[in-house]
Amino acid sequence: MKSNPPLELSYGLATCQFGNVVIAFADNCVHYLSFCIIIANAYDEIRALFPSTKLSMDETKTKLLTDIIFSKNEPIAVCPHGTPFQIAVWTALQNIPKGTTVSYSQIAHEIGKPNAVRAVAKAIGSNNIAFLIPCHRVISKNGGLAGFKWGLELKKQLLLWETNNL
DNA sequence: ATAAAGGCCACCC
DNA sequence: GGGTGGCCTTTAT
Repeated sequence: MKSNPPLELSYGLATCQFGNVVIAFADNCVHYLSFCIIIANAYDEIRALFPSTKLSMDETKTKLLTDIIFSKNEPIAVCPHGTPFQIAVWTALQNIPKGTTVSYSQIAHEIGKPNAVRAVAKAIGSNNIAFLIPCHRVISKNGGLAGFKWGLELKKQLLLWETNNL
């Protein structure tokens, strides 16, 4: 991570229809969102990602945000942290309309680096704001789902849910 | 500094 | 179908 880390963040664990989610946020802006398989490790990644940030737990606000994101399905601001290249890729992802998918090479074109396909894939895989930065909408050009940090089954479910909740 | 590894894709059998 | 090589960035040595 190269951009300036936040001085302090609130964070918490909540449940949604896709399982447990961990969120770190400040001022209604989400800095981190992850699906959580092992509760015991829920906060390890946040700590690793923001080693010098003051973290304070706020389960109430976390539940509120989870509700906004996964139940009300309303837009919410994100503050991604990454290298300029990663930010460019993640920004491009946010322009993918809900309920549609694109290929990795389309994103590469979008950011003006048509040959950086593999680099794009890597940047997408290292996205720290799951769902809000819709890395699940990027699939393989041959029609396959390609990969997903939490398994292809969840990727499929997210896409399905989106097409049914436009 | 250098090497190796990617959530890929186009191209060849 | 399956292998292979190359694109560019990040991460590990």
